[in-house]
Amino acid sequence: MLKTPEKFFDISDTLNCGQVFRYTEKEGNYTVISDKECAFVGKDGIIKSTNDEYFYNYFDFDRDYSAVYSATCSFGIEILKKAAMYGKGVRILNQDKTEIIISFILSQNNNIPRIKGILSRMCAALGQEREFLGEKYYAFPSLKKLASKDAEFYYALGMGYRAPYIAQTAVKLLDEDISSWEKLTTQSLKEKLLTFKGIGPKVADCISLFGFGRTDSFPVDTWIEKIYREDFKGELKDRNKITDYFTELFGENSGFIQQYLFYYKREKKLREEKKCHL
DNA sequence: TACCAGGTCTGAC
DNA sequence: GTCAGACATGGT
Repeated sequence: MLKTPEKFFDISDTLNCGQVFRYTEKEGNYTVISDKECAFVGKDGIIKSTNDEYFYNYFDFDRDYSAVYSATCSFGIEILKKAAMYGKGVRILNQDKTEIIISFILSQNNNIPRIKGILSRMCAALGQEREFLGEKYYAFPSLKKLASKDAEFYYALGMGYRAPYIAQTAVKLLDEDISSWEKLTTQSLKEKLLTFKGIGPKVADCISLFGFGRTDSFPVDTWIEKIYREDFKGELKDRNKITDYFTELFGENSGFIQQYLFYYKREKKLREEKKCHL
């Protein structure tokens, strides 16, 4: 049994900030699935799981997030303070590498609710059925299983034009020793990832950050681009250059700050939309 | 209805 | 090297 830290951890912030897609919420309790493992995070702060050691690492419990938080505020940039304050319960999860690669290929030009649906259907179709606390769940499919299906199969799961990317990537990954990529520098890792069809600069940065713990990565998507223009008054158009601008500014804290900013900007819009409907 | 979503690929200059 | 257009699908 694990217990959630009292400070700088909020399960809702951490799961809803867009880094992870396989979780459900019910009355303030969360169920998270990662690779073959499953965890139940109760609103009382108790974590029951199939593998405590796995989830201790998964939730990044060893890291001092007060240092991350103060480093973020120390830049003296107003929106950083607001974003860090708003998302101070966010942690960067240490997720399964294969799962992250597949998930973020699906994320391109797509929205989060739909990505969740596709992954959920894919795991139900190909993942091993397991059980935890009397509820069944599906493990993330093995590479071998993923590689055994063709684009048409993935098309039928609703992946759209990304279907062939998934089929090809699974086959190509079978020939690779993904865990050995840990030795690569962040730059070489990114170059390696860019050789896969369907992985561009933004998805490569997400994979580096969420799958390989490279916190010197700063993915630039539509939301971050908005922040860059509106809040940093930036004029660059090339997303690669915007990434360079932020990583040079934030260094090893780039990934954390990116999540604070993304979560803050996106949630702000969602909240405003909700208000309109009331 | 039209536009947007954690973009990338392709082909034309 | 840069840039426009295409791309599946579901939500608003």
